[in-house]
Amino acid sequence: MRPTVHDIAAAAGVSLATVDRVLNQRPGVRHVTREKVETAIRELGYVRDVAAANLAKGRTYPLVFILPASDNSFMHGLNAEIREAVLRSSAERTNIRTIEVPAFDPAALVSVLEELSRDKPCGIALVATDAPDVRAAVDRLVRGRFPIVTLVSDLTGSLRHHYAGVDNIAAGRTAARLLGRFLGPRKGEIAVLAGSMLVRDHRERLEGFSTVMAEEFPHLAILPVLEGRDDPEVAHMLVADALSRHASIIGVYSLGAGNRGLIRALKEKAVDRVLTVIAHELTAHTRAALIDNTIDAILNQDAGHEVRSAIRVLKAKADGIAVIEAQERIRLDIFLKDNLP
Amino acid sequence: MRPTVHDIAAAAGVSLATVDRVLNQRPGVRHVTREKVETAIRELGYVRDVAAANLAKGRTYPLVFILPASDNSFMHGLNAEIREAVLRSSAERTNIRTIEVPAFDPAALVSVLEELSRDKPCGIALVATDAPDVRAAVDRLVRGRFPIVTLVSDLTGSLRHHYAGVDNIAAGRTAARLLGRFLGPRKGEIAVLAGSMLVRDHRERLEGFSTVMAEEFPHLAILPVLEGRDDPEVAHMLVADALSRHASIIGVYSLGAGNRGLIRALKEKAVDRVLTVIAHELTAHTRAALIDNTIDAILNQDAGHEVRSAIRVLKAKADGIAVIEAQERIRLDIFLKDNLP
DNA sequence: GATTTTTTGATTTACGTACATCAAAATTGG
DNA sequence: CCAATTTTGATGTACGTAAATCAAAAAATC
Repeated sequence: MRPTVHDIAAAAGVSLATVDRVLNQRPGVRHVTREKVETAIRELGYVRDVAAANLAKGRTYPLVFILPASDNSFMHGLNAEIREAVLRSSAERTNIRTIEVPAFDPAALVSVLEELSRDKPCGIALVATDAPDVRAAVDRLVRGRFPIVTLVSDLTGSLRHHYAGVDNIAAGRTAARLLGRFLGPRKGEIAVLAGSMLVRDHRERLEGFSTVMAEEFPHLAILPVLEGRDDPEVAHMLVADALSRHASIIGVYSLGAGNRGLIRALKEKAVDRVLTVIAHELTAHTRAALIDNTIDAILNQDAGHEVRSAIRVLKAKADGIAVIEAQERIRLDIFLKDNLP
Repeated sequence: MRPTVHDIAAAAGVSLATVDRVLNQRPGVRHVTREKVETAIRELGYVRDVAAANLAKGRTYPLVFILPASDNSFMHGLNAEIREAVLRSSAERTNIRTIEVPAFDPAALVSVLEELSRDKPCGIALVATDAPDVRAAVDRLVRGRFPIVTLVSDLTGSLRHHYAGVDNIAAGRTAARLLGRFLGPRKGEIAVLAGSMLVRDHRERLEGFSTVMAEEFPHLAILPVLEGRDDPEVAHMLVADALSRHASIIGVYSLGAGNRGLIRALKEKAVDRVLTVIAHELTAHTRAALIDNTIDAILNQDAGHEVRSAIRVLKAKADGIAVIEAQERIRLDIFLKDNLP
């Protein structure tokens, strides 16, 4: 049987009230007494029963999710997963609020973060826009003892407690190797479609991709990046144009959203050509394209896992308890048409 | 605020004791009264607070894990993950016991399952050996109201509540496509190294592999399967021999354990040849081989996820509550040297 | 040594549920 | 209609912790 506060009190030779004062860092305990209690806690291996404590406290976990107001499948999926989490709120004692901010707008994000500290959430998850102001705002909140995790896109160099997302450099590298291996010794050009080079995750994917391409597949030439703004229409136009102008394109890497446009362009312009295509994010559209061989592989991050992981980590940080690191690693899914879920 | 038993009592116009009798299916409640209470529960959307209930009951979850006594890296890893889970026992209210049975021995497994029902565990996880007797024993336990999940290797056609493992047919198919795509238009022979065709997961992987190979890469010929019994020594001998005798082997698929032997054989016999190799299970050995280009891709199932998932599912079944399906899907990890964890 | 201040103990209530007991009420059988 | 039986209510204790109150004891101050 695990020890209880009563056991601690008995072992330390103090009353229950004193143990409580030590455990909940209430004032009015002499230094020596506090030490006695802490020794007993250590020696008996006491750990607070979080379930019982939460019951007694009537504790809930007010959490805030801050998301960019982007109109693409991935963000819709992320939103849906958060709504799923809201449905589980009562069982998980969470109280989740979602705030949408204009995409790619550091100032807007900062002002939301500033206001946030007033209504005292016990945890904050945000899709970070990579800017110094945002970093500073996050650091201020961390110093103010708010647990913070970045979601999907990280804020390296900041004090955020955790990042619930994939390693985007590794994702880019993986895409490069898959594309290089699939193409074999053929020479040709590679088109890269991104959302925006202003977002960190896209920059990192490109970085990883370019590195491996240059190192290991120098016979493949990367064309200048097409910035589709995660918008299907723009993506369609850019890709269609590139395919018309470069007859030697043999591979495409789409590292952002807006794949609907890409797929349409491929079907219109590349019917007679053998293209190898790798895209990010599994959606209804990319899934269909994978099955009909328009796309050869999809790299994916599971939005559901990211949301659930963010919640688990925030709760744990709020309670000051440890997380299972391996469980919270967000994995890069690689889907071929054979292992679709 | 979520409703409590008090709210139910008030809404149904009965006493707390009666609500309790209904909730815990105790006798002594008239049919009409029971209906009234059940209506109130439905209308208020009451759900029992599992944490509070467990506290009151002093509930623990005695779980049993039944594993084959196989001496390979994967099983060692699985064991290690179970030990990790044991360390979390007090926080998770679990009480985990591990039983080892001789591998590939249905009779031994059955007799362990038979004895099990006596000490009343609230859940059982087993690495199933695929045999009719085992299926029958599992079905008996399920009928006896024991929650049961299969781990790593499934028992299709049985009544087990859940399978915590990967889709092995999909794994085999994925391996085939990766190999086929990596090899390109080259013609040649493919060596397949398995553990034993008596284990379901290996049979399924081979099935998936062969299907896709025949359908999509007919220019690649699969050699007769080498059965390495998951033993590094045997695997080494078989692979070395095959490489000596078949100069036209251009690809290898290792779908079982014992990869240490495979890797040694490759390094000895294939220095001058360009082989494409795909193996299962990420271990220290396969990881090193992936990094030094001896292996091109590793398919993996995360033993930690499997164990944690099995525990979550068993606890949920014991409490009669729902699981988050998407969370419990065990994914097939595909590792290239770029996305190693 | 008396007084103030700080520290500690004892005790109670609460969280939401489980479970047991005993009395009261309602229902059933004869 | 009475007795036997079933159903229901009222009440208390427990689980492990939080949080509050008030009294008692100890320490610090003068």
